Amino acid sequence: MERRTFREIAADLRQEIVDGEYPTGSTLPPEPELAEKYRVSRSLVNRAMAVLHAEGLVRPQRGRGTQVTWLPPILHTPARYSQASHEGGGEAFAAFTAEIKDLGLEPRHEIGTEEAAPPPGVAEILETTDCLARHRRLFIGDLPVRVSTSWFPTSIAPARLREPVPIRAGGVKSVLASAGYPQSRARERIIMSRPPTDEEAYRLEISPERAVTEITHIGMTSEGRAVEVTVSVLPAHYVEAEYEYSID
Amino acid sequence: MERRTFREIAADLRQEIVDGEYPTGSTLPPEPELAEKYRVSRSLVNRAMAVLHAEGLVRPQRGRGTQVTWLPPILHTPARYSQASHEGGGEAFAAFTAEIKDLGLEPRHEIGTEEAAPPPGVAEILETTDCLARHRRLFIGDLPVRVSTSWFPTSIAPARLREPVPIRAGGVKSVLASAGYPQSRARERIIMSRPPTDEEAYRLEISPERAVTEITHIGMTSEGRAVEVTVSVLPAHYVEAEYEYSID
DNA sequence: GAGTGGTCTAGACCACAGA
DNA sequence: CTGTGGTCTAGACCACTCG
Repeated sequence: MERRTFREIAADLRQEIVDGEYPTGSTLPPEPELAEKYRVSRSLVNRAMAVLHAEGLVRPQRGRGTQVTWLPPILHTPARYSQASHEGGGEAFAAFTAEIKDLGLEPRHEIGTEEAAPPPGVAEILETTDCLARHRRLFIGDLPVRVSTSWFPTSIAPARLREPVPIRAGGVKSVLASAGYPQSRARERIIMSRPPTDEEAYRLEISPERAVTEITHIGMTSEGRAVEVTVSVLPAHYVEAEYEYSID
Repeated sequence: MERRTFREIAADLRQEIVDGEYPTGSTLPPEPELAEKYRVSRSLVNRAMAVLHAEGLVRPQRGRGTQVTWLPPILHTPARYSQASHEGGGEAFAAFTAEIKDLGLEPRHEIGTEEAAPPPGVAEILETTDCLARHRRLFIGDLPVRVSTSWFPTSIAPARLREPVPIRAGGVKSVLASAGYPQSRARERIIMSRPPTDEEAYRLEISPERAVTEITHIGMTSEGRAVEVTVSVLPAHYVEAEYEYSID
């Protein structure tokens, strides 16, 4: 094995990962060993790892080795699933769960709620700073893949939303509908790729060099009142999206 | 000046760039000079530059120095502008032009056309391999910011679309409408972040480590026939998008 | 030819995980 | 404690641009 540049080494490892020689969840050989295999310095292997890390294929961890984290992207199709199991607005992530289990992996989540003032942009949309926040963090196995916060005006948020437990059977949207705030339109704003904040990097367990995607979902009633804002942040390579709309 | 880590050096330069101390288009001090300023090795400055490059703030060029390429993201709002000047489907990039000129920069574009077989995914959508392709490359100043290819079935493509010149006054959509193929719905599929192909990296003048966003736009008639597919590829940090849709 | 960034090496020290 | 990845240095050579 005589690869010479960090790109070639990265390409070689990338190929072995997608070919399944190093399956997701497994640990790569240590850098000194790879350095010997490719007959290069460890610095170079480390640089190749940085490339694969930025692409989301691996997660190097000091003291523990480099774990393979490759996952196929999750398709975000809000319009198609909006009623039953919309991910950004609702909380019934049945689709997410099913998709992950199909890969033989285990989905998990953490949920926490609090009353707090939302960031200014969200407060402006909801026209209040008096909000209920639902924070979620989704995992695949032990790998965090998404953090999101949903904001609701306290004045309209039913008690059920305050409980830090998953909401099944139609999700948050149906709970709000039962409370008299059915949603009929939604708007989504996407930042395709930006550096994570320090907190996001910590919560997603990624380095500050890994780009994230931010999706802001706004759920509105037929009168145009915004009743829910959800901000989701994901490592950028984990998402694809599909939208459909009519042309006047 | 005594910054110590590559992240701190990158943060420092990033701040100076967004503050306008190094305006877009200007050239940063050479790496040896920055190394002296921060009292670190050139290797470290080089690594900090790699971070800024991945974020899209700078473009290092061997022999020529490191150029500042910071630009605010361009907002992609297909639903809002679909009629007059849709960027993905139409070709009237009036909005693009206006936005750039507001920044005091000069937009440019290259256009080429050919008859060719589209990639399999596109052929499937259009239900033919007999297509007209319009290739575009957009620049801001001397900086390529987008490459895109629009595919039309040869059987329905008016002669005007074969000419490698910009199409004003309503764009490609209105040309197709005049030919009897008015579009009433559109679907867009987004890959938020992926490594560029070698050709994309070459045409966008970016390193293979810079992620790109791919937006596939499908324009359909009211009968659901796809009459136009446009695939756009942009450096990932140059885009934000906004979609609006109704919830059944 | 002088100066630029691109890459690689050899070695060093560090923080951290786990036995 | 050993082994892991994270970082930094000093120096080298290269390919490239420009005068």
